[in-house]
Amino acid sequence: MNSEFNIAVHCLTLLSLKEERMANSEEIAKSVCTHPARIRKVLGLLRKQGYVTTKEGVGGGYLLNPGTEKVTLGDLYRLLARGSLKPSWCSGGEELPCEVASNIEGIMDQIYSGGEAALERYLDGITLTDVINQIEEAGSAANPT
Amino acid sequence: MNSEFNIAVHCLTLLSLKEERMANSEEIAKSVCTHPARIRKVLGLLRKQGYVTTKEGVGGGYLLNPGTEKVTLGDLYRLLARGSLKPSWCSGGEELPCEVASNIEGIMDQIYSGGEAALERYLDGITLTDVINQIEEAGSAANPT
DNA sequence: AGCAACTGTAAACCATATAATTACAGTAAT
DNA sequence: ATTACTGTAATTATATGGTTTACAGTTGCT
Repeated sequence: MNSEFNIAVHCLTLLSLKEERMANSEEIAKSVCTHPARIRKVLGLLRKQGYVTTKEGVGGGYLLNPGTEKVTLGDLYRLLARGSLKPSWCSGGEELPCEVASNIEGIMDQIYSGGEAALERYLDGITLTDVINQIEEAGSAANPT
Repeated sequence: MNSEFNIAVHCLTLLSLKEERMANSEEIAKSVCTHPARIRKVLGLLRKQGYVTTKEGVGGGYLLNPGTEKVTLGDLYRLLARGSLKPSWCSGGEELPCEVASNIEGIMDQIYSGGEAALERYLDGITLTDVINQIEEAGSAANPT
């Protein structure tokens, strides 16, 4: 699947773990390990969903909105990676003189949709809070008090 | 995901619907709408699993083995497209001095594995027979008796 | 007002992944 | 032997995805 889903989870987790709940695209890009422009693109979409607020200008950046921790990975999947199961190339073709060739596409489409539904149900069971908790656990295991 | 999974479903369905349960790579390639060499590659893998028998030489081709209709799409997924959920690019990195960056990869890995398990469970519920039946229904709807 | 530090967005560029094609050795029927 | 197949690897073409550049728009600061 699409890696923007991965980036979104990363960014939101990162913001949540900062005391200020805020960072700019350059700082986030360093953690995600990509270019700031890419972060701005993904966070632009998250802003449209109300998950973050952006502040332009000096001292600006991205601020995590309250309640965003309740968002599920399913929500993020649907926003950023929906449809990723179906390959860009598929077999057959409507116009071919073969019962299988002309009908397989519709049938496979249904199967991909069903698979996607199963995947979404699974991702709906995971919240950002869950991911954040796991990061904290992993961190405290590395530096036990 | 990988389109070889799609090709495998197509080929096996096609063979099953032929009276002789047999066809050569050129014929199959026309229906799938790809190059014969690609069909040979995929069917070579299916042969190793015992789903088809190949016959080389004149008059040769691929013969569907008895019982292959019981195979599930999950079986074919595992054989041809396992691991397709995780994107080739992922965020973060072990070495980065950031709690999120250094731990996210392992956590996302688990999530992708879980998603894949959910997907497999869904695909395990669909047999080749189901697909074959749907093709036949679609065909008879187009040409009612 | 003017500068500096940000975001928003699109375009150009580059790397990687995927499919098509070519090529040829091996095998079997006639 | 010849012909019609498969097996498989190498090559080429194309599509996708990520990086980078560029620049306009916004805001805080002096």
